[in-house]
Amino acid sequence: MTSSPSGRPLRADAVRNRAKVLAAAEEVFAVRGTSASTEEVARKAGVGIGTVFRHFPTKESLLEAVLVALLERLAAEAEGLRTADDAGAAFFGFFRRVVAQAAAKQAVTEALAEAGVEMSADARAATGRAGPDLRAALGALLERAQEAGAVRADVGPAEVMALLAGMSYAAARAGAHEDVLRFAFDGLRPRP
Amino acid sequence: MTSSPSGRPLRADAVRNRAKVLAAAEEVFAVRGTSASTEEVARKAGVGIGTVFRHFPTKESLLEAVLVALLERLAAEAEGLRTADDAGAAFFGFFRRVVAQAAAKQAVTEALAEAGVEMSADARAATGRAGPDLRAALGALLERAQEAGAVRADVGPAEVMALLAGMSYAAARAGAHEDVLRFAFDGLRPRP
Amino acid sequence: MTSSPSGRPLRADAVRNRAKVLAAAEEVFAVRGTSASTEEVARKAGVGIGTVFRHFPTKESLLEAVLVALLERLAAEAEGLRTADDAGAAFFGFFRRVVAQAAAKQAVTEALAEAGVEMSADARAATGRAGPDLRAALGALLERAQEAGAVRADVGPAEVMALLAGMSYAAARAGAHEDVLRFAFDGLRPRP
Amino acid sequence: MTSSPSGRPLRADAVRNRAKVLAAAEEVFAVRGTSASTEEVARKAGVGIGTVFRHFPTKESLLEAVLVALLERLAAEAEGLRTADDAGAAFFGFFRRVVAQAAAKQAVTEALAEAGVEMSADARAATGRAGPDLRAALGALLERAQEAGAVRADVGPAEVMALLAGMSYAAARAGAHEDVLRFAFDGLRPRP
DNA sequence: TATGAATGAGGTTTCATTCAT
DNA sequence: AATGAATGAAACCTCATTCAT
Repeated sequence: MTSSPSGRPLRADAVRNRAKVLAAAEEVFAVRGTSASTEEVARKAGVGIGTVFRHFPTKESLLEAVLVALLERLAAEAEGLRTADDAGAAFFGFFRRVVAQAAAKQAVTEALAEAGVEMSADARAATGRAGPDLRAALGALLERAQEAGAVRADVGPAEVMALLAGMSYAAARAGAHEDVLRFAFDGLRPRP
Repeated sequence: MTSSPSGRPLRADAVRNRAKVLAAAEEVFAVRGTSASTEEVARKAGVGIGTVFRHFPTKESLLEAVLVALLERLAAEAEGLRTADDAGAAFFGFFRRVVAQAAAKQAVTEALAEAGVEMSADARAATGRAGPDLRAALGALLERAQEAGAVRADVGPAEVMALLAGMSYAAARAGAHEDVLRFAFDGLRPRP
Repeated sequence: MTSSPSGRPLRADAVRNRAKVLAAAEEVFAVRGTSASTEEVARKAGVGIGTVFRHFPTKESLLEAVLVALLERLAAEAEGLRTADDAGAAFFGFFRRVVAQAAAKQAVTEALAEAGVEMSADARAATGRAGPDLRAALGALLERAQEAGAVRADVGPAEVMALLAGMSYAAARAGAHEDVLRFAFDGLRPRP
Repeated sequence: MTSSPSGRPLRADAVRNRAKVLAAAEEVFAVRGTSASTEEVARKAGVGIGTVFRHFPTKESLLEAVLVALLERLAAEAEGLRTADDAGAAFFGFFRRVVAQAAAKQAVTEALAEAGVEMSADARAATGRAGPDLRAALGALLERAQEAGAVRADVGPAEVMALLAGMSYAAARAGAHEDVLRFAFDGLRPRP
C-alpha cells in the first residue's frame, strides 16, 4: 500500500514521515488554501523541506496525494454503511457528514469535484482508483436507498455526486448548513 | 462611480483604460484562474503593467473589481425580471442562467460565494453594495415566486443564495447541468 | 541591434543595464566557471536578480549571450585585419591574440568550440550569426595568408578553427604559451 | 593501494564496490558531464548513495579518483611502448590514441589538463603520482623518438603535454580528427 | 498619465552530505 | 559495511509592486 516509487516497501521511519507530511499538508491546505507554500507544510510536519520533496517530488503530486487520501477516507466510510439497517438514513447521513467535513476542510470540496462524473484524463490519472471507488460506494448506498423508497428512482449516481460537490462548496464558502441541505434532500425524495 | 483612487474624476482615456483592464482581467482570470499574473492581464488589455496598478493598486483590488462587476451584472439582470409576468418562470429562469454562466466562467462561482449570506467584514467591504444589491434583487424574485405559489414558503433568500453558489460550483467543476438542477428545483417547489 | 524580444528598441537605461549584466557575467563565468550562480552575476553587475532574468530569461540564455558577445568581438577583430599589409603576420597575429585572450578567460575556449566546424543544431541556433561570422572572417584571413605563401595550401578553415580551439584550451588550462604555439604554427607553414 | 579512508585494508566486497563505483562514475561523468549527480552514479553502480560516500567522502574526491584512474591507464599504456621497435611510430601512435579516447570521453581532456605542465599545488595533491607518472612515461617516448630523428630536438615534454591536451579538447568538443592532427604532427617533426 | 524596467522576497526544486537503521 | 531517508543550503525563476523615463 505505502511503497516507494521503486516498488520496494518503505522503511518504517519513512512511512511515519510520509504520513506526517500528508497530515500536515491536509491541514495547511485546508486552512490556507492550495497556494500555501510547501515550506509551511514541512514546518508544520516538523521535517526538512527536502523530506517533503523526497516523498512528493512536486507540489502538484503533494496536492494530489491529499485529494486521494480524502477520497479514500470518504469511500471507506461509505463502504462501511453498505449494510446499515436503515438505507435511507445511511444515504442521507453520509451526505450530511461529507458536507460537514467540507465545511471544515476546503480540500474536500475540490476532491469531490475532481472525483466527479466527467473527469479529465489528467484528474483521472491523478486520483487513481480513489475517485471510482467513492463513486461505486456512493452508488451502492444510493441504490439501496432507492429500493427502500427513501430516494426517488430517477436519480443517478452522477447527479448525486454533483449535488454533493455543490453542497460541499456551498457549506465551505457560502456558509450554508443544515438549512440548505433540507431543500436539497427534499429534491431527492420521492414526490409524495 | 468611476473615479481614480485619489477621488478625482478620471479623464476620458483613463476611463477607457480602466474598462479595458477590467474586461481583460475578467477573461484572463476566467481562463487561467486567479493565479494568473497581473502582467498577463496588462498584455491582454494592451496597456502597460504600470497602468493596471494605477487603476487597481493591488492585485487583490483587481480581483475584487472583477467580482463586483459580475455581481452588478447579475443584480441588474435580476432587477430586470422583477416585473415579469410569470414570477415562477422568472425565478427559476434566472437561477438557470446564472448557473449556465458559471459553467463558462469560474469567477462567477467565486463571486456568488463572496456575495453569500454571512460575509466576512473584509468581503463586505470589498464588494461594497454589489453583494447586497444582488441579494435584494434575488429576494424580490423569490418573494414574488412564493406569492405565486411556484416556490415553497419556508425558503429564505440566504438559502437560495447558497443553493445558487453550490449549483454554480457543481456546474463549473463537476460538469453538472440541467439534470442536477431538476432535483434542486424540485426541492424548492411546494410539496404537493 | 540591441532590442527587446518584442522587437521594440530598449530604453536607454535598459540598454545600459543589459551591458552591465553581460560584462559582469563574462567576468564571473571566466573566473568561477559556468557553474557560478546567477546571483553572483547580479551582485557583480550591481543590479537586482530580477533584472538579470528580465534580460536573459534563463541562465542558459545568459551563457549564450556571453558566448555570442565574445564571438562577435573576435569576428570584428578578424574583420579589421582583412586588409592588413602582411597577410601572414595578420593571420598568425590574430591566432596568437585569440589564444592569449583564452588564457585569461575560460569562456573564450568554450565559445570557440561552440563556433567550431560541426555544430549541433542547438548550438547553431544559440550563437546565431556569431559563429558563422567568425568562421568567415577567419577564412578570409587564412586565404590571404595562403596566397601570400605564409600558410600551406592544404589547410582549411575548419582545421584552423579546431587548432585555435585546442590551443586556446591548452593555454587556459594547461598553461601553454608561446612555446607551444611555435610548433602549432610550424605545422601550418609550408614545408620548406 | 586500495585502502579505506581510515587506512585499514578493505574487505574483498568493499574493494569490489569501490571499483563498481569508480567505473560507474567514469561513465556517468563522461556522458552527462561532471555536474551529474552523485545519486546517478550510485544508481548506475547498483549501490546505495551512502556507499559512494563511504569510499569517496566528497564528490570532488570522486572526480579526482576518476581522473587518476584515467591517467594511470594512459601512463601504463605509454610505459608499455617504451621498448617498441619504431620509436617514432610509438610516439605518434600513442598521441593519436589518446586523442581518440578523448573524443569519446570528455573526462580524458580534463585529466590531461590537470596533469599538465604547471599544475597548481591542489591539483598536484589530488592526482598524486598519476600525473608525474604519465609525464615521465611520455617523456621517455619523446626522448626515444627524438633520438630516432622522428621528432625535432627542440620540443620538451611540457610542450607535448600541452599539445596533447589541446588536441584532445579539440577532438572532444570541436569535432577535430585526423585532419587536424596532421598539422600538429608536422609541427613536431624535424624541419626538412 | 502611461510606460515598462527594476526590484527582491519568496516559491519550487536539486543535491552533496549526514546519520539512523 | 551498506543502505537510503533526512537535511537544508543554495540554485533558478516568478511576480506583485515601485519608480525613473
